[in-house]
Amino acid sequence: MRKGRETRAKILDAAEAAVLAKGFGATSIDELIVETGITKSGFFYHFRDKNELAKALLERYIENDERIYDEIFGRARELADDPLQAFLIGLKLLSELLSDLPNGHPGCLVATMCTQERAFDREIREINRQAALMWRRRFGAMFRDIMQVHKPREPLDADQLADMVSTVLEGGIVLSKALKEPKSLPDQVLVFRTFVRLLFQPAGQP
Amino acid sequence: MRKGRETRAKILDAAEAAVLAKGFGATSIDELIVETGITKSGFFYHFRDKNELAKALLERYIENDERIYDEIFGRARELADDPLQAFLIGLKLLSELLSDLPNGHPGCLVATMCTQERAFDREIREINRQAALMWRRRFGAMFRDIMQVHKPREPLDADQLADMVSTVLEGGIVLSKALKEPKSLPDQVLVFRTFVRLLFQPAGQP
DNA sequence: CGAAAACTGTACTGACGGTACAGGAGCGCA
DNA sequence: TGCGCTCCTGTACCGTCAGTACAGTTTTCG
Repeated sequence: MRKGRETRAKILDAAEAAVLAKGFGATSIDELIVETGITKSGFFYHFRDKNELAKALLERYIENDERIYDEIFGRARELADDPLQAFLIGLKLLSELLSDLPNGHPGCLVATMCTQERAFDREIREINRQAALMWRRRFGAMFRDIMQVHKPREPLDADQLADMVSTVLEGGIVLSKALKEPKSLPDQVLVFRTFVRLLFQPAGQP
Repeated sequence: MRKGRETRAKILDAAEAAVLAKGFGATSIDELIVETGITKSGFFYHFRDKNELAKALLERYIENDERIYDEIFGRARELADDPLQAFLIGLKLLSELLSDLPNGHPGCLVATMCTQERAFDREIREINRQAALMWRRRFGAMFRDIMQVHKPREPLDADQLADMVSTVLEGGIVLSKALKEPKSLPDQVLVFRTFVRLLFQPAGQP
């Protein structure tokens, strides 16, 4: 009864490692069943097709992502009362975490699945959309908190600012991969951090 | 003698349309040869393998991309003497151009090929890197020009600012695709534009 | 013990990328 | 006129991969 979930997890572990190493399309089911020590029939007992594997992988990835954000910005919130300071600390922590990844960010699954090298099904696209909306809600709430205390020097929409966080992260991942410079991603986060600081800094202050 | 290039272009046209519609992996050679009215042998006469097709497609895409940037920021430069104003106008024009795409941005090939759903070869990764470096040089020069006239309110590296342009574009594409909101991309460009304006606006000015 | 869950084994299909190779049409040139 | 080159066609074949079908077996839990 429980062994099923174990095997499923083992497949997902092998899949995650392979997908992050060489991409989803280049990861074959045959290779996963060898790794997992299972048969092909066994694989298809757990996943109807490769799309469902992608779905499970994506859901897992997003869950983990959310957990990391909870941790980082929760910790930041403990370190500062002011929501702006907390957010700035959170971005700093995030940048440091991204710097510490030895080979750079392994790549966002949400991005890989919506830059659609392969044709993924509607369910996956919907999960992707929900993930992006969750990011918007999370960071949008933070910006609204900030705006209740600090007047922005320019009128900007909280949701668009929230989207900017996702944009910088996703774009930074793409750029650092294209450039083969892992440092670009944390650097871009810090540039964005400077922009946010600038936006809510009272006029005339250094 | 010249007919070869014609056929090659026809293949690339068919490939570009198909790839932008459903992704590179989902585009089969068989389908391209039907579209082009050529045989499989004919296809492999022009392209050693699918990787070389990707390469040709990518080179074409980047060339076109550069042309668009030349046009937009060239036009912007005509409209304003001040490099900051010119850059801000350029971003506005870019945002408008992105708004006018009926189905949203079709997706950046550089991004699809470095979020590596499939394993692309080194040559392609190098072309990708060169493209990102060209963007950095282009926008880096603009920011250096701006900095010779305007003092930034915060000390930021011109190259990192230049990378931010690529980041916002690539990230915006990913986000607008994930959200299924084409407007997000031009919106993000405008948010970035506000940040740039803020950065070079003299302290104390509204 | 019995039933359901969790597989194994075998055999097969169709799509796809790719190879090999022989040959032919059309064109420019000496 | 014929040689050679570019630009293909045609045919046959291969390995990999996702996926199907389905019968049978082991494992696990109540």
